[in-house]
Amino acid sequence: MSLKIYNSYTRQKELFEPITPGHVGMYVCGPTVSGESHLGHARPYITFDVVYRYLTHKGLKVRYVRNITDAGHFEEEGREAEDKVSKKAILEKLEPMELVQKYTNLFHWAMLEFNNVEPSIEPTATGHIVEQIEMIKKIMDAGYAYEKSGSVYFDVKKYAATHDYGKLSGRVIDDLLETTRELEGQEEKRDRADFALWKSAAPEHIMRWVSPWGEGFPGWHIECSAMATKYLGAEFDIHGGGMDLQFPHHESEIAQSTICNHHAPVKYWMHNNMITINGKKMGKSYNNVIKLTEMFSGNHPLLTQAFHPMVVRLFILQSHYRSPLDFGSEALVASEKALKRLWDAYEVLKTFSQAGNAAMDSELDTKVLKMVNEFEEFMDDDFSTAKVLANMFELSSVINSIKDGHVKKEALSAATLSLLQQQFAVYLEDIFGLKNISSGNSDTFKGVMELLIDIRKESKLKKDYITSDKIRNQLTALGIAVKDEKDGTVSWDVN
RNA sequence: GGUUCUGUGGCCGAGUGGCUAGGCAGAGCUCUGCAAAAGCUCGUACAGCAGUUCGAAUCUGCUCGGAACCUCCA
Repeated sequence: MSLKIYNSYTRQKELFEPITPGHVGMYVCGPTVSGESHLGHARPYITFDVVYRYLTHKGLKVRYVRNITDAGHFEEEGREAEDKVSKKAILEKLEPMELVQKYTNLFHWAMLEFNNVEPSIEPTATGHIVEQIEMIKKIMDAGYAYEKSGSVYFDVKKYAATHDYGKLSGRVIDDLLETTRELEGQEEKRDRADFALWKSAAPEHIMRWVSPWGEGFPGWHIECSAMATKYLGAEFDIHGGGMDLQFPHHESEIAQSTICNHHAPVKYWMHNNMITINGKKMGKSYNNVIKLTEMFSGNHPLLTQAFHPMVVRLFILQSHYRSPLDFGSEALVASEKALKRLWDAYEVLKTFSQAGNAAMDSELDTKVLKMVNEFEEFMDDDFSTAKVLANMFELSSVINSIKDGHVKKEALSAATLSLLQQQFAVYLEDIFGLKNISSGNSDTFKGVMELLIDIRKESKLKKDYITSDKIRNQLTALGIAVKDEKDGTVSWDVN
């Protein structure tokens, strides 16, 4: 295993060594299902889907846990406690759980569209209230939390005295304690930096549970700690999420779990960067979100057209997950064409039969071999999907050259060709999770197309170009491209 | 204000000391009845200034942009 992962906690690439050989525990922060997912949300789920697929490809047995946050949290700390879920439920005249169900379903639909593998376990916050209460009790027993008016707060100052609070997010504890910002409702806390583990519910709160401290609901960060501990243990391998969750969410998770389990919870922290629009992070508060439903339908002022989920997937994989990625219709269009190019070459590659044993063009053979072997090398280097794709595009040129006869198939050795075919399929489909997006794959449709192409071929032989062009032009108008190949065959595809 | 990150050709993006990814768009050529597709070739980019070095997009400093977090947030 020579996989290197950039660990946000240590700020460097580290050799990945599973805690339990052969097994990997991975936790990824899932969606808050009080609203629709947008393009920005797609990034972590696609990124970590590829991480999951790659680890599995490496022969590791991965337990992938991704939560559903279906219990409302605060709109803003210290302010009038507004349960996000219950608030919107009233506006939309829906039961809270009805709303949660609706957006959960929509989320699952989007994940399916993206061809994301389902997590091993997808626990809900509301389904783990008991575990969360138990965890809070342990933290209180350890002396790192205190109760005030039915709410429970984590004592950050005390924790920071003996632990490195702020290491993950690069925060300085003294700065946190001296925030000048004035917020209401802070008086319950002993210190500004303290965060809620349990919050007492105001009478208007619909979502509420009985606890040792009265009726209320869990704090912002405890659910992930509780569920990760339950399903992955006191220490697990990978915790993923967006960079914006580093503080306070993940920092607090570390503190809670460390006190409760007497061990730092995570070995490798992974954070994906943001998707931006005109350089600004896509987010509710910026009012610049493009929902996934809008993305797929093209129904948004910033979109020039609809974009297939696979196009979005490729778009995301063409950059490194730790770099910001700027959205633009033009960039998506480029990805759409790139996907077609890649897939066309892949289809051609699949049709190649074995050539001679020895490579006629050893230089090319070596080059191809190198590029194919780099797939793994690049992925092992902190999941450099963009570099693997770059190689695939270069290989596409080679494949097309062979198809067009510019390069003889015998240029490559049988072993190289076979490896190329195999690895292309593995990386494109199994690891990157990409799929063909052209429609018209039914047998009936193919039969009709064969008939038309046959008729056209006959008219061409008779030099009846009026008929042959009529067929091609009308098919083109229908969005079906007909291409006369070098070898006399005719290919077509639907866009 | 504090902390951290970042600035690459028309657009999106790899790239961390020498070997100038890749995709899209653009130009030319080849193939073709024409077309489409494909192949080949081309533009020769690294915010600015100064420094380190035989050599910097890549390291250091400064200047100017931009961003994230510090409050729910992927």
